Amino acid sequence: MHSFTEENYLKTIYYLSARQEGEVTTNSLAEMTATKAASVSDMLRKLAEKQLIHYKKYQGVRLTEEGERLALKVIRRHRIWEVFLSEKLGFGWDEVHEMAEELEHIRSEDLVQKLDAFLGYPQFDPHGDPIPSPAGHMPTVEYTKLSEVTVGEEVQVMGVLEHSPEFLQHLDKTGLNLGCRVLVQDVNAFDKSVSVQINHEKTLFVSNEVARNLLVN
Amino acid sequence: MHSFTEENYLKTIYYLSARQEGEVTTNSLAEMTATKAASVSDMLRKLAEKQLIHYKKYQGVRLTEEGERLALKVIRRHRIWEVFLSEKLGFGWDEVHEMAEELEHIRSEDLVQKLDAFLGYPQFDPHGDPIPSPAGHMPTVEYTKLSEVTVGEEVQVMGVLEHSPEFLQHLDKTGLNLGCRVLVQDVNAFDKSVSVQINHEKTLFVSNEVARNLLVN
DNA sequence: AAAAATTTTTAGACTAGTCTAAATTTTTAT
DNA sequence: ATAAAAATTTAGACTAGTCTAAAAATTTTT
Ligand SMILES: [Mn+2]
Ligand SMILES: [Mn+2]
Ligand SMILES: [Mn+2]
Ligand SMILES: [Mn+2]
Repeated sequence: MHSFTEENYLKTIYYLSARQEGEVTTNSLAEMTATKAASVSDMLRKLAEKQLIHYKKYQGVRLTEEGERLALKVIRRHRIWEVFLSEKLGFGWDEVHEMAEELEHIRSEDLVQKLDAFLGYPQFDPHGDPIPSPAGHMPTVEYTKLSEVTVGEEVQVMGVLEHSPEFLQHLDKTGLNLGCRVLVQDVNAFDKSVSVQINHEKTLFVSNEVARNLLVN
Repeated sequence: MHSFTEENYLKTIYYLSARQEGEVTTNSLAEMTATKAASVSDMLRKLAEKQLIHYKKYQGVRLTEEGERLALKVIRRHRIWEVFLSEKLGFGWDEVHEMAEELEHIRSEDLVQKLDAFLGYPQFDPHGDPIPSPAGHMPTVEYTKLSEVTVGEEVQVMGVLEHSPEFLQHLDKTGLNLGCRVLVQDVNAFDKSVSVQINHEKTLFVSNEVARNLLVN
């Protein structure tokens, strides 16, 4: 059995690994988990003993197969709970993450399986992130950032890179929801902000900061 | 904010208080929480400092108003989750308690409120136990044990006193579900076992052990 | 009203997870 | 190739919650 804390470390190592090539560093983990590097070092020794990570002192860290399996299990639970909170209880996509951070640690194979069925085996969470399979496989998705789309193209909003409530609430306010169609009309050469038309209706300006965090297909 | 452990102690004190008059003893808490008396003593000092219990050394313990408010909050969450697991996910009444023991500690006012609404504001959990109000009031219910019912009376199964999976599975097997009608046909003078007719159909024998743990109206 | 038995509390130790400060290793700059 | 800087690990300490063993208080029995 694994503790909440161990599960959180594994999940964080998984996310950081996905973010860039090579081993994950102690400092990046410390930042991500809002702890100190010393604490991370301790935990890495422990996870290595349990064979959940490959770890050579001072050389960074990588999940073992078993570690990745566990990390994906936690991520699967997190995202399924987010779907439940959003679809069934009516929470906004800016509210679900915090609760899912707790719910993801409820330990029952049966529970997540039944919940998945109840929700109709969703493929994506409310932020457009794919839900790992029960067997522990993360579906690959091929999205582009809105900031990379060329003028004249029409795309659909598929997900977000930034998950903060502030960012999501900003999208809500401007009407940039998941699934909405976006026609890129113009890119400002100076600040790279984008002028877009939403669902063939209203036109609006999107800063590069926002466009970089919007995933489209 | 209060820890899982503190919440569990408060809940347990509440249950033991309800079970018999007077203060709750250290030993009974130790037994109920599957810890040792020494550990309970430590925690009682801590809860007393936080003004959640009235506590005089060697004299047992009683919840303060604030302590009871918190205990009822936890019990409310527990029972609402049990309804969800049973009604929406299709778990049996013998399976829900264990998961609810974890879910009850998810800390979000909003979550339990929305869940309650989603379930249609249920009044009772799958074991027939009443769900405390959001304001922290435990509804009173007037049930009798089946073992107290006199011959010739027809009653309805409203709840259980014993919550173990084994007992509940036994009831499933014999067809004694919540809501079913029970006509007491005969009481054996020797072992106090009861002969009953279920839903005006089949007749069966119920041991006194079982009858004492079945609540009827 | 003592003595015996039981219950409860205290003392001291352990684990998980965290911290700060110091030591060590690796990386970067000169 | 050194020296300086940055990253990482170790040392030692703290908290929450638990334990065993011993001490103290209460209750029961004689
Ligand atoms: Mn999330
Ligand atoms: Mn998400
Ligand atoms: Mn229960
Ligand atoms: Mn119940």
